[in-house]
Amino acid sequence: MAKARKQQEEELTEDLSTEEKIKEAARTVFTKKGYAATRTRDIAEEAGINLALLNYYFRSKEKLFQQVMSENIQKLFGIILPLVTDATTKLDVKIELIASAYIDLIRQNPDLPLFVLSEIRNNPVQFKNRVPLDKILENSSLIEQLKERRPDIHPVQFLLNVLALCVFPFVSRPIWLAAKVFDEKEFAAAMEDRKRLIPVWVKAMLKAK
Amino acid sequence: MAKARKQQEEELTEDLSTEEKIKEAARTVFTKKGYAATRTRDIAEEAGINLALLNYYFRSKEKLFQQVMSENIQKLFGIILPLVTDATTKLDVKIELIASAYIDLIRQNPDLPLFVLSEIRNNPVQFKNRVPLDKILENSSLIEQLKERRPDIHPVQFLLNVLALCVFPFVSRPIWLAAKVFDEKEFAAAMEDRKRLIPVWVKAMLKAK
DNA sequence: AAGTAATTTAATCATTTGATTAAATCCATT
DNA sequence: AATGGATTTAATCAAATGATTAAATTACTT
Repeated sequence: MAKARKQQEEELTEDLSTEEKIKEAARTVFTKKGYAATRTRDIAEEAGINLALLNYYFRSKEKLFQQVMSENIQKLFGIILPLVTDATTKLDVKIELIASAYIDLIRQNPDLPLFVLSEIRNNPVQFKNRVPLDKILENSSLIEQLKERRPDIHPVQFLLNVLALCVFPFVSRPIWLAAKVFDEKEFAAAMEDRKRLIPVWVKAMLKAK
Repeated sequence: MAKARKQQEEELTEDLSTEEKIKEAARTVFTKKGYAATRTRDIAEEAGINLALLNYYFRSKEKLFQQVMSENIQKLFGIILPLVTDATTKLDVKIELIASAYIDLIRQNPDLPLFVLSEIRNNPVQFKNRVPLDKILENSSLIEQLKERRPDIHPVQFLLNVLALCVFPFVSRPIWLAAKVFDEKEFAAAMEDRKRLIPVWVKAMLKAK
């Protein structure tokens, strides 16, 4: 499909269908196999296009990866940081919202956390530049509420706990499925249960002495 | 250093120093960068030997990887499965022992969990063949005790919780270090705190209604 | 329908990388 | 110190892979 704009000689506003198709294919393959194990030919095949077209649109594997990575980080952190900083919700409600939103998000993108964690480890500086986590957490509503509730324990310990309880089951999912401790359906049901259970558990942890 | 045995024409009992040196280098590089991103030349350099020597000892990158992977899985699961199946300890003690042993182990090998989880995802069948997790958990002491304590909740939910609280902080460590939420020393101290806190938290979770 | 720019492709290039080989070096035994 | 097997290396090969190019095709405008 040719572009429908000939007056715009400078433009970059592509007809999105092909470009998006490539990006989605790239997201699928990168997220499943990681950067190094992904061949651009795999992405092209997944997108149903030719290898050269991928470079025509994205210049290089690295540039394509950066775009996908950017959006993945945005997806994974964009959903939680607003909840963490929201000063209008009480602590217990925050935890319910975070658990529910996070489990829903990751259920739809089960490979996302392991991929993002791996790639952040490979390039922490890049992550730091994209997500100013220190600034966001500093004096965030959640951290303040945790300090107030349990001044004796570092507030990030509880943030770690909430994230751990939400994310770790998905990160370790291949283990439970391979070992047939759960099948796909049981796993999904267990994660659904956790949306209700995690807030109960975290409240109990906040009280525990 | 030449071998000190000339009568043994069939042998494989290498003088271990070089072979072990290569394997340790491989463990370091594989664990840090993953299989695909690791070049055999990197391993050779890390080991202070030539590339050909690596193939002389291990035949191929894949074979070397399998050995390292085997030992890594052994390390990560070998320490916890005996505790899970030990019928002589009470539930609360089990949790203390697991948390303490696991955090100690991972503190010494902080890249291990992310590496093993990634590679299990890449090849779940191989993992299944190496660790018969279903057989081990089935009627294991820990699972039985969890069923008895909380018949209303799937026992693996609590196993997930213990592992999540122990492992996830290390898996996400690059995030906290990059964002300067913790420096290395503070992170280590926080993990040390968790050896005491996790059993308290898990007991609270087991009571929570 | 012709012209034109956008899109797509097949073929090819250059580099990287896992692996091999033949020769050199080392070292215990004689 | 000469011998011979064990160990190590430099050089090279072959396949995989990211990227480029020039030509072919498509579809919109006139």
